[in-house]
Amino acid sequence: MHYAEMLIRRLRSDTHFSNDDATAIKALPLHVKEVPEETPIAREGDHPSACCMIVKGFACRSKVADTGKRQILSFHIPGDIPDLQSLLLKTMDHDLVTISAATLAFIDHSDLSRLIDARPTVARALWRETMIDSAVFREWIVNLGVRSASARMAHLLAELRQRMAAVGLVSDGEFQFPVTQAKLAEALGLSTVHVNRVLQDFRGKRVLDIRKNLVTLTDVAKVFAAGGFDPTYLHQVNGAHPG
Amino acid sequence: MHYAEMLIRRLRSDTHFSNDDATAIKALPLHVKEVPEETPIAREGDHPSACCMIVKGFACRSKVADTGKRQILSFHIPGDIPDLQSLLLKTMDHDLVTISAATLAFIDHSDLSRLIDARPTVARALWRETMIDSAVFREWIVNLGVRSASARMAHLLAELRQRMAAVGLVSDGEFQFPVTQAKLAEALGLSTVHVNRVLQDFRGKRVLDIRKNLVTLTDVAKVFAAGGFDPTYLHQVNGAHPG
DNA sequence: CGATTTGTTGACTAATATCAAACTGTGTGG
DNA sequence: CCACACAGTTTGATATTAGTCAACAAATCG
Repeated sequence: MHYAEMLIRRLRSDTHFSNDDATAIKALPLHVKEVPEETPIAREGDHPSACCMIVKGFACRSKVADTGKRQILSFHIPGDIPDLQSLLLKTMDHDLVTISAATLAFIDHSDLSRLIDARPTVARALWRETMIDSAVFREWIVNLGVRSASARMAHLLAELRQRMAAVGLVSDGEFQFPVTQAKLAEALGLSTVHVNRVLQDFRGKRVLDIRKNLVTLTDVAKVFAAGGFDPTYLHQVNGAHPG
Repeated sequence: MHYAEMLIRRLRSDTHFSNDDATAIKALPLHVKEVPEETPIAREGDHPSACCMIVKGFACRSKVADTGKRQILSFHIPGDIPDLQSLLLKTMDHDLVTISAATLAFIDHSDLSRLIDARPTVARALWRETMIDSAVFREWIVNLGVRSASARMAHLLAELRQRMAAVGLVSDGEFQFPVTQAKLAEALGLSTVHVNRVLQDFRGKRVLDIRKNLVTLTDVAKVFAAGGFDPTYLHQVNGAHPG
């Protein structure tokens, strides 16, 4: 199976590639690697020489403040290229770590560089990916800045569901997602105790449930409403994923 | 005076341009406009057809949650291109508004598009700008997620000082910045009352002071320490601005 | 099976929000 | 010059949210 197809499909969601563009992408040398849970892909201060696409599994980006507290900045799912920014910013300003066993397809910066210099359309599609990443960060700022604990939780899960759906990983309102309450707390700027209580509340109200790597949105409409979720910022062009 | 020089100087901080690159940038048609305070440059839902560089004055980006609360996402200072992302994401997912009288240099998307397709080096420098923007968003997530009210305030002002210094707008630890306590509250995810109290505390301890558009960092080291500020994420290459 | 991580609970505390009022400075028109 | 309006700041009292600590239960893993 050709992993480059996955990349092309992703970038094509908004952009039309010529045959030459597609050929150039398919010609990219990919280095596929299977890694276990909690594998650091890049650490703050590193100077990576490759980017990676997540083929299978999950990762998150995080940053440790001087107080020692860790803040999770984003979660990443199959199809994402979570460290594309390292192509332009030579020093990592945060960590990127897998949160499950994962299959990663690495692309050397040198190859990517050549590609984007030669093929403006591809460059633009990749740039656009990083801009959506940026839009998600903006929404997380809103999430942390103005929403209550329960709204934050609902919003985070609504976003995740929406992105998972776009790659066909949601069925029956359920999706695999390997996250502990401690990680949710680090993503939402809450204590684990409070996360636990918020979850219990949602569970009791039959809105959503998280049980051992499985997120169930019992009532998606209520989740969206509780989080004040408007998917516009994800800039998804197509609706649901075909099968 | 040629405003394109300002743009070139900014983009050159990290990138080496050929003469052709510089010439192409200088050939960009700029539409310079003077606008008053509180002028919307782009609103959520808009489809802008131009980007703007701030030549003089200040702006901020913000987003209103469904609860009606507004979150400020970033502040922008001279030299910034706060809506560069609109070149790639056609629909605005937030507002961009001036917070002072300002001089703006608009560049049509069509002209920018032509430039980046023709000149990969320039495209890369612009892309890099948007990636720094993204890095700043990440740091704001950390700020809101893990820091106390006073640390948030200190961090915000430290960042601002650092960016202002890079364009030569800081002298004696003081810089012009038109912000009310209400706006600070919206940026920091706090109430205005609490912002007021935090500011009084800093003022009392001779750490910093904000008085009618003038930010004074009485003790820069203490501000940096209080905010846990590490400027790495700004990815500034040169230190202070030459005079 | 023991060891370790993850989830749950209760009691208590700290940080910050909310509300309402008053105060300050600045500009405006009479 | 004064009276007034207005925006921004300051204050005090009270309410709420979420954090901390500590113990325990349940699940998971080697």
